[in-house]
Order: sequence, then C-alpha cells, then structure tokens
Amino acid sequence: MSKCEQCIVRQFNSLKHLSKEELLRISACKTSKTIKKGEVLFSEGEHLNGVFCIKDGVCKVSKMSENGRNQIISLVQKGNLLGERSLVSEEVSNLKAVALNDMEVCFIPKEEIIRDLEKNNTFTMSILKDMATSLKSADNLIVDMAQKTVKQRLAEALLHLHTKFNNDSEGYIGVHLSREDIANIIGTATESAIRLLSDLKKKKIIEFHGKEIKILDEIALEKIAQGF
Amino acid sequence: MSKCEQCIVRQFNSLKHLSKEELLRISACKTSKTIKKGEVLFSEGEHLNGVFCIKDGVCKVSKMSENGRNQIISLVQKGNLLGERSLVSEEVSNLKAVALNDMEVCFIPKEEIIRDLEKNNTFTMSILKDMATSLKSADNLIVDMAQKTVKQRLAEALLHLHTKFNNDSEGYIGVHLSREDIANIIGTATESAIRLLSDLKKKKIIEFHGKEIKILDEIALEKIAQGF
DNA sequence: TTTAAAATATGATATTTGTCAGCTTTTCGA
DNA sequence: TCGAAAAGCTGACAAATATCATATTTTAAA
Repeated sequence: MSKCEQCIVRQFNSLKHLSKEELLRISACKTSKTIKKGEVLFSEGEHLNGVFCIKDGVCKVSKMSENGRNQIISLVQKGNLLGERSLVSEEVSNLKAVALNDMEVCFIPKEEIIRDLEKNNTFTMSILKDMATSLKSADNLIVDMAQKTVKQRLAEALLHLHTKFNNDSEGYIGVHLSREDIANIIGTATESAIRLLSDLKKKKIIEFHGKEIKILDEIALEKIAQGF
Repeated sequence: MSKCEQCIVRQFNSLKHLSKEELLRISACKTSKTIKKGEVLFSEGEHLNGVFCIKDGVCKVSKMSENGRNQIISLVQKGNLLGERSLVSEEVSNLKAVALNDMEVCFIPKEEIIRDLEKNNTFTMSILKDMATSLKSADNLIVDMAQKTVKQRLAEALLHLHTKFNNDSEGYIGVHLSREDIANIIGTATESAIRLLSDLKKKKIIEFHGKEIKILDEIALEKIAQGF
C-alpha cells in the first residue's frame, strides 16, 4: 500500500492541506483500486461513504433523466477528488461514475476523513472552496443548457474538452469519447451530435479520425459558442 | 438595529449554529435593508463581500446567457442565506438577484462572518451542507434543462413552485411571477411559456387569473413532467 | 481470422420551439 | 382618471431538433 504523503496527486486537491499525521492515518485506511475502462465506480442510488482520489485516468459523472436518457454532468480526471458531497450527506448518490479509460484511484472511507473535516479547518475550507467552484460551473451549465442551441453547446463542449484535456502532442483532445458520450454531454440525440460534428469537420473547424478529435479553428468555435 | 439572537429567521439557516457571542458581533456589524419589489440586491460582476439573510420576501437569482437571455437559476425566500459563495471566493458574482416582492434583508459583511467560518466548525459544516444541497439540485436542474422538453420543464417548475411557495389558503402559488419570469425559469421564449400555460388551463390542469396560479390536477402535472 | 454486435453516418420526416407581427388587457404614473 | 407603456395573448411561419430507417464502418468476441 503506497503512502499518501509521497503521492504527487495529492498536491492537486484538498488533501494537500492535511498534516503528516493526518496523511498517515488516511494512508492506513484507504484502498487503492485499478478500474478498467467502462467499469463503474459508483451508481445512482448507492451509498458512497467516502471519496475517491483519482491518481490516473478519467471518468464520466452522469445522471439518468426521467426520460430515460443519460446526462453527463462532468468529467473528473487525475488529481481530482470525487464524491466530496457524500462527506456531508447521508443520502444515496444521485450520480453515477464510469471510467472512460483505465484508472488508478484511492478510496478513502468517510468515517476516517470526516475526522479531518471536523478538526482541520484549512482542509474544510478547501473542500468548501471546491464546492463553491463546482456550484459556479454548475450554474453556468444550467444557463447554457437552458438557453443555448445544440450547436452552441457542442462548440462550447469541444472548447472545454480541448482546454481540460490538452495533453496530446498533436493537439488532439486527450480523452476518447464516443459520439453517444458527446451527445450526452451536450444533451442531445446521438444522431444530432454526429451531424453537427460532421458539419464542423466539413467547415474545417475541427478534424477527427474516429474518437481522435482536434480543434483546427478555435476562434470560429468560440464564435459558434457565442451564437454566431 | 434589531438583534440577530432574537431573530426567528436565523433558526432556518446556518446562522443557528453561531454562539451568543458570535451573534452579538454579527448583530453589531450587519445592516438591515428594505428592498422594494423589482429592486436589485446585487448584480453580475459586482463584488458581493458578504451574505444576505432574508427576513422576508422572495428574490430571483439569475444569470445572463451569451445569447442575451436571462436565466433564473433559483428563487430565494424568507429564512435563506444568499451569497454564501462570496465567503470563500474572491471573484465577482456571476449572478444577479432581484426582489420579486418587498423584502426585508440583513447584510452581513464577509470580513466579520469569515471569522466564524475559521473558528466555528459546526457553522462551517452547516454552510458546507448547504452548498452540497445546492450542488445536488443544480445537477438535477442541468439534467432537466438538457433532457426535458419545455412542456416537461414547465410542469416540473409549477410543481416545484407549488411545493416551495404553498402559503396561500386558496391553494394559489404564493409568489407572483410574470410570464417572462416563468419563461426564464424554464428556459424558453415568453410566448412559448404563455402558450403552454394556456394549454394547461384549457385542460383544467391548472387555473390562473393573471399572476395568481393554482394547480388543479397535481397527478396530471406529474405525468407531464415525466414525459407522458 | 471470421463474424456478429456495436458504433458511426446519412437521409427523410415529424415534432418542438423560436420568432415576428399584431392584437387585447392590465398596470401605473402624471 | 386618463393615456401610454408594459404585459399578456394568439396566429403564422421558420428554424432547430428528434425520431425512424437504413447503410456503412469499426470493434471485439468466438
């Protein structure tokens, strides 16, 4: 079992505010897991009872609508914590998390980390800031979903993916999403997503080969996102 | 200047976790305001630097989309805190708050209440829980906005308003919203909202006289919200 | 490797929703 | 109380999007 104190990933999230002693305790109780592409980290209706610290890989966090369609709320990647809300809620999860590629994660049980929440105020404040940030981007997403056209939302999503997963030397977006995933991010039918992607390709604004997508004309995409 | 300790409203939000001493300090620095219907509590781009505690009245919290249309994110009423996020963020507000009726509010400066966040962990945890709850409902709203039709969203919104503002003896929704406000809650054109409301009225599912709206057939509305 | 299943792609069409125009009713300030 | 402005309403039409059908390509399992 590796030690949290030596884990680089910790530097990228709220865990960096824990003391050596606190980290030792967390190290002792956490469980490391390898999660294969397509596997489920947790499901809707499940008691989460802890947080995941993502060491490597990306997962999609989604929720089923009453219409029976899946909406992807966010993509969570290396360095992030996942499931923070379970720490302050007794309710079951309303979200589902599925690995988009092979992942390395650590699971820290709620009962252990809750002690730090109660004693280490810097840590609590950091979690609070995280949630405030999530809340702000959730608000922005609500506005986009409610007010923008599918075309705008696709442009927006591509720009966002490009910024967030820009870890490919050739400029390709560093995460492989199916057309269905893309449709579920922007909240539309798969066919519509495919059509709009093809349009963007025809207009030389993006380029793709299967799931490898690259933005060619960022300015044009930004204009589309803004409604032009 | 009234004392927070004797204020009933405090019992309904995180301020209830403050000690007598803390409340005395807050009492001393807060400012009470009367805000008339239609007046702005704060605008997008403004430094908020504190929280509002709503003693009476309701306000709409909204954000402009890049398309130039206004999206109402939430309605905040008596007992609630408003602007909690400003406590842990240095950024300007991305939201705007406008009174829907005459309001009584207290404004507590950030620099005072931040002390309590740093020292009173029960208070911090309570704020954290609030944010977690907000985040959960924001997630649900994202899904609804992305996946549901305008008709479904209207039904949903009416049910939600009925539950949240059910303080009228005749069963009318206890807050007066213009047709434009309703459209801005569900993310559609005013004309579309008007048309769908008329439809529901024709089908005897709701009843309204101007801004007085009453639900007649809750079951039917629930079915519509679910897509039938 | 072969082959069935899944994913991607495209066309035709139906449905939903937005926009514009014109009208009526309500509200509110002079 | 009057009259203008705002809000509410309705119809006609255009644009956006979903749905269904079907073909093609890719993926993954036997």
